[in-house]
Amino acid sequence: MPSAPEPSSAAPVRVPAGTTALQALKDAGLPLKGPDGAVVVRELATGDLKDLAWTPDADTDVELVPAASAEGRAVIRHSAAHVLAQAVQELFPGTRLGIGPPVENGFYYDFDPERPFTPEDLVALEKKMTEIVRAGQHFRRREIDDDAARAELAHEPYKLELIGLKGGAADAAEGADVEVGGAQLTMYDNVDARTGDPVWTDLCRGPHLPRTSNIPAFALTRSAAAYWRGSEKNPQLQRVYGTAWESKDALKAYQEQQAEAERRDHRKLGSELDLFSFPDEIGSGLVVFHPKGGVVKREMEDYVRRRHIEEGFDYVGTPHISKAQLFETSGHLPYYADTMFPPMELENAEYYLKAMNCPMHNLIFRSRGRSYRELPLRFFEFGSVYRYEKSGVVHGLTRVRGLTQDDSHSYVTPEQAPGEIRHLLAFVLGLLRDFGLDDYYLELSTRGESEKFIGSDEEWALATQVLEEAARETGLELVADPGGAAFYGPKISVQARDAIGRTWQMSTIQYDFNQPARFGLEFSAADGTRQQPVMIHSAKFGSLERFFGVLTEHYAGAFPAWLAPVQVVGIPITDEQVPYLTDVALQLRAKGIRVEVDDSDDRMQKKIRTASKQKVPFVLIAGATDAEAGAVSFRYRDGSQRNGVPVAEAVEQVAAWVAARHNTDPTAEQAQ
RNA sequence: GCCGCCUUAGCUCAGUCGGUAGAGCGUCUCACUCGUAAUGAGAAGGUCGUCGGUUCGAUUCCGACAGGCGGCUCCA
Repeated sequence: MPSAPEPSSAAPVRVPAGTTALQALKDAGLPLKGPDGAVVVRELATGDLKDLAWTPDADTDVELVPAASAEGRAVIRHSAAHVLAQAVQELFPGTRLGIGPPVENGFYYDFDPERPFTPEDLVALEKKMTEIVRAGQHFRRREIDDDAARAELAHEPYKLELIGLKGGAADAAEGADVEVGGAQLTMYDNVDARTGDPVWTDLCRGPHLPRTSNIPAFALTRSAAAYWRGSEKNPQLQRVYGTAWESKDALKAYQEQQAEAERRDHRKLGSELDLFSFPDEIGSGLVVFHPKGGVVKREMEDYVRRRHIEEGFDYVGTPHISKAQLFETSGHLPYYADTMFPPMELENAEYYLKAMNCPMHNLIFRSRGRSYRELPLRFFEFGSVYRYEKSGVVHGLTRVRGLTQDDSHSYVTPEQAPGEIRHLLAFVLGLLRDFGLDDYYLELSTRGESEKFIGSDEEWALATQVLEEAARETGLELVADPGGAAFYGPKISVQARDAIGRTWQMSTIQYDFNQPARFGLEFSAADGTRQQPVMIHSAKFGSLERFFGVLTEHYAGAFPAWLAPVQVVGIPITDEQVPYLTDVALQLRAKGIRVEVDDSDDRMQKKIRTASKQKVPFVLIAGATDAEAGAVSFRYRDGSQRNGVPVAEAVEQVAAWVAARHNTDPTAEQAQ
């Protein structure tokens, strides 16, 4: 993420009655250009952002909102969206306007055109936008009453609909409040810099930059369809996405980050590094792991299984399919039947591929009487689940139809629940750290208005409180996610930031008081009564496949040595050293190291290039000099080298580095 | 599921205004035996995603389907 330094917030400025904010800033000697320059001001009394042309009726204190700030960028992007819409209506007359808000890293504008936009159209639009920006049109605010707006916008059906929604705009559509957020409707006219004639107009709440030429840097990125007001029941509009920044440098930094994300794309690296594929013959969203991907997957599984057992989990196993009744009991089927694979009929019963493991774990719990002495009872497995994801959403390893959950369920007394949640949180954070993800925040997903949430208000309140307390104790940032809970209970999720600053939802911990009741789970308490346990779901990586994808992108395919499919490649200077290196390889293999000797008839430089492209952490080179000395020469992934290392020492170093599970790259310096 | 775009050799991509295709990398063979990111030469490899239509003739035009990409919607 390009991070321009946040400018220090300027001291308040008084705008005298009848003076423009711009003039007041000028008089105060504050910057009006560049990343630190004002794009709008904030009225201190109300917190509202105002155009620089704003002229208060009474003396008013404001502060400068610089271009290089979250709000400043939003204003730039919003203004850029207007320029886009103007360009569209110039090049494609008759195109109807939807909404055009700023979003994270950019903006979009929705249109109802005669025909969808092509990539060539985007090029032409960007050119037209550049012309409009160069022309330096003024954004002029104009208040308007509802009837006048309806008359003026008679040819814009979507805008008319927004006027009708005014006030309730928060529910209208995400982004709609930028058009009709306030009680007073306003129009923004773009007026010609020389003649003062309006050339384009849009219903808009504002605020905007003073002039189109104040947009420092922008680019259009893509076009795609989007449902009007976000509902699939509504017609689809054509959405054009763009990005805009406070400076050309910031735009460039953003574009470079996008390019870096593309280079790290796990789908691309997956085939380049021969890790996995999605054969058409099997079906969309169903992955096969190749031997090299299989190594990474197995290392992940082995480590995660070991850690679970160390943390008091019992490893269990359950089948991939079940009779329908099980998912009716659990309550999943009524909610998720359409995202489960359709049932198979046999022996007068319907069988479903399972989409979740918890019902089966509940049956293990219920397989015999349970005592309070057994609790917390923790079941864990790598459960294969299948979900019929809609065809448009399947995406690499991050959204598949067949996945492996590292799924566990803790059965506890209500009193034990807070302690167990703390235990699980500490465990999952530790696990993520072990894999090199050490920057995260937590999200608390709670019950929403929808009918889907089952259970009493009291139960939800209690469960939410227990989760929230445990989350707060970690000291991590906690973000609220109202309405984001599963139907049966609230959850904490861990959002991890990767090496290039993107966040991924990883682990989830869910407090479930519903399923124990539905399954009639009970245990004998100390006083001899039968009581109902609380069930706590937790997934550490969520899906092994998805975590594989995230790790691939986090490390850009250069996995830490302990996970790397091939940890060492031996490269002989000439064929003469092949037997010598083969012997070194045997010594490494005896230590459990995955090692290959490149005995192809490529030249040695080519072999180094090949090993580099395969992102092998240790390259061991041996020529006649090394062989005579009983040594090898290291070449590390960063290109650094250590020559003439005695074989025994080299083997020990590699083995120690792998055993330590370092997530950083070995280098000549670190190996000293 | 919806909208748009895409599908040519293992990979990345040219190309054919309708007359059955080409490069680079990779693979294989041969020569070379070389000290830290590409040695040279040669060869093999494609029913141009699948099915149907139009046509004397379809990889090319049209349609359906499958798969992929970008979004939307959804995400236990």
